[in-house]
Amino acid sequence: MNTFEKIYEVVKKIPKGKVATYGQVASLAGNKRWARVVGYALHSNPDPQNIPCYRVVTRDGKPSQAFVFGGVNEQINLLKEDGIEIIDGVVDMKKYQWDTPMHYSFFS
DNA sequence: GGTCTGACGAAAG
DNA sequence: GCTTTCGCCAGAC
Repeated sequence: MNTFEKIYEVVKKIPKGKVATYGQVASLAGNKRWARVVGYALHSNPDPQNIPCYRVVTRDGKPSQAFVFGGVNEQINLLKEDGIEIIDGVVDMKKYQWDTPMHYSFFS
């Protein structure tokens, strides 16, 4: 399993109603330093239907600037559909961040 | 086929 | 506490 596939597996496992940060996904995928790669992996996004990239946000709980794939509102709307509250385009990470232990890895 | 660059993030200065 | 640097991988040039 290559790096991208690991990342995709993690992203696909983000539960509904939760969001995860790039760094968190990277960490879960095996190495937190992959944050950048996570972003690029999502950029490739070979399987948008199974890869909810809108649930992946920066550590601030905001979608990245370059995220706009039709308007940031679209992502916000999708997140709200999951029951996630968006305040001024920012997710309340305390409430909605995927509560997975940072040390845990799907691919130990 | 080597180099540059990009949806990030954390540590160092 | 803000700015800079480095780490990581894949695709474009």
